[in-house]
Amino acid sequence: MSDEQRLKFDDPALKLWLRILSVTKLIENEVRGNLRESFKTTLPRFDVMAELYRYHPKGLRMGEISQNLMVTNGNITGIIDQLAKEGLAERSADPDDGRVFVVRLTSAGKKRFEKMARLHRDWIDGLMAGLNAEERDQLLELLSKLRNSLPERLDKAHE
Amino acid sequence: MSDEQRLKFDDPALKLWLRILSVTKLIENEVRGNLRESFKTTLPRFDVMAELYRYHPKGLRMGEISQNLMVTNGNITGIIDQLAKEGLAERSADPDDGRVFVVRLTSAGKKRFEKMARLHRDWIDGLMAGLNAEERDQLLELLSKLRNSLPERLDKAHE
DNA sequence: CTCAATTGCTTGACATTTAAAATATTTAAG
DNA sequence: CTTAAATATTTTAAATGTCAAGCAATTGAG
Repeated sequence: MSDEQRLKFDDPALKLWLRILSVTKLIENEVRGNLRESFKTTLPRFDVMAELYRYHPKGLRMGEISQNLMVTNGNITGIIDQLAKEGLAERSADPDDGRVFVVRLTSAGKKRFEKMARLHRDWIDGLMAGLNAEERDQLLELLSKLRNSLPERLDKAHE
Repeated sequence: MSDEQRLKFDDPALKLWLRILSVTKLIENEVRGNLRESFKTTLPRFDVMAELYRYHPKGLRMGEISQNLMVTNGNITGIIDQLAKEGLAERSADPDDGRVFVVRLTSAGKKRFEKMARLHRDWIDGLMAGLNAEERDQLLELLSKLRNSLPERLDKAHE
């Protein structure tokens, strides 16, 4: 009983998960601050624009965006509303399916994103510079293995 | 020009960062759903309780909680308000410094957390089961190296 | 065809989060 | 002592997020 009484935090899997979380938060917060200072924009908006940029000019359905970014549907509705109001993205009806909206960046949106993306890439390069190429590859490999081992059900995006 | 014109996403550091993010989100969403289904609670509440549990019985200041969890101050105020209302945590004034509140789990809070933590640990064990012990250690090692290489300024928590 | 089930998206209620301003207390310089 | 600066927390406003319910369009079993 006395060993079960006091919960420990030294389960190796748990420790690994907490380490993943802390690295993620540290970098995420840094990027969030940089986006705000350099471009007066937010991380979620940047993420959506990146997703749209990657798939322009074909565009993406609302549902594809939320699936790929792993957030809920209603969330994306609001962010696209904003981007649309700012003239950075636009919805267009799908001629084959009346329920679907296809979202694309406007040319202003593309131009804006390209400006942000170059700096963003530099930030990430800088933050990852503590690992050499081999370590980076190893880390990527291990994370890929972990991701691919997760229950299929979790991974609706896939890539 | 033609190579710069069309932005690429294949920068190795960027690819690694996106992989870290996707693994994090997949696991986080799974845990969030499990907490809701099994305990009708939320991930942020669980995180705060875990942090408090780890440091009971000494308790933590509001600011220590937000620093350790890497979220903003105002955020924690609301969550502690909730936990206090539910009788799971309590604030007490610091006799030496009138600005400070020290927060502790109540015994009900401790008991509740222990119940959740065991299941939570099992979920994480399950989600990490795709890696063997050696891979897990390697991954932890690489993430630690990455975290320690990040600018000091980012890491106010430290552990 | 017909209609129940499914799908894609939006809406609404509410919780979380950040960022910045406000409040209260302590510290420290003079 | 006085008072400006620093610190700890809360409050506020705006954005983001989940979840569930709702609506409209499509699908598919009969």
